Amino acid sequence: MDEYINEQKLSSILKAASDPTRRSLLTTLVQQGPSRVTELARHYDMSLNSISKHIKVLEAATLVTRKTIGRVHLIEAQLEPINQIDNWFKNLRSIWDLRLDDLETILNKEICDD
Amino acid sequence: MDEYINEQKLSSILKAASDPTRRSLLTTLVQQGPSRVTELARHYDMSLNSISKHIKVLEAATLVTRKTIGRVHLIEAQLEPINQIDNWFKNLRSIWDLRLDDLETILNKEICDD
DNA sequence: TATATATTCATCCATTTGGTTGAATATACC
DNA sequence: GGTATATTCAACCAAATGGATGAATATATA
Repeated sequence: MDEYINEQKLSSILKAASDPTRRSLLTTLVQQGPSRVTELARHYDMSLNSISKHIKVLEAATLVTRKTIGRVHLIEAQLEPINQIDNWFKNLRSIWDLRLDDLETILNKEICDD
Repeated sequence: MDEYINEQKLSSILKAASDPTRRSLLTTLVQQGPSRVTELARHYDMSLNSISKHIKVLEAATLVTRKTIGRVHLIEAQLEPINQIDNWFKNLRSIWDLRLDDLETILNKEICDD
């Protein structure tokens, strides 16, 4: 189930995904599996702290989780939340199809009434 | 085809969709078909100008198009661009599956080497 | 215990964002 | 031509965003 769309969560997922650095982080995580913050930051021409902030945005949107082992923080990608975007889109599309069906019904009726 | 992902366009689509008012506008447009700016604004506790600005963001992201007839601007939803989000997600998922396959191969190899 | 490493927290700064209001533009109508 | 309607443009404002730097915290290691 879980078809219900939580608007706030959807907003946070979409906004988190709308930044190219964060999408790139997700890709790296998916390619390499759980990774440390420092290791992730290595790929970017950007301060460690900026990457740390981006990771927190992804974390708030539940697109990554964090496992802290000693001083090391292991960041892991979570893809299921992205399904919420898909649900939203499917919902939009079904509304669209519904309207087109209605239009067709109206048109058929007019033809019959002739 | 059109499988290639344009990062900038994807960013603009995701960011445009990340605002609840704009998602709501899209839903209304999909439900009611092409609508005038004033008509759209009527549903919101917000100035006409704000809605006009939101529509411009959606337009820049190609999520709506505009047909100007006299002084009236007809706004129409365009859903295909949202497929780019789906492409991005599918791409992520395939990278994910690829890594899991590699892991499995490695594990099998270790078992055979025993 | 002292030192190095991994990471976040706190500030600061420029830019973007989402909203406002008032003026401008373009078209329709009497 | 004069007036009403539909919409954008321009300016402004507060808050959020994406970046930087320096200090703080927590853990590992010699």
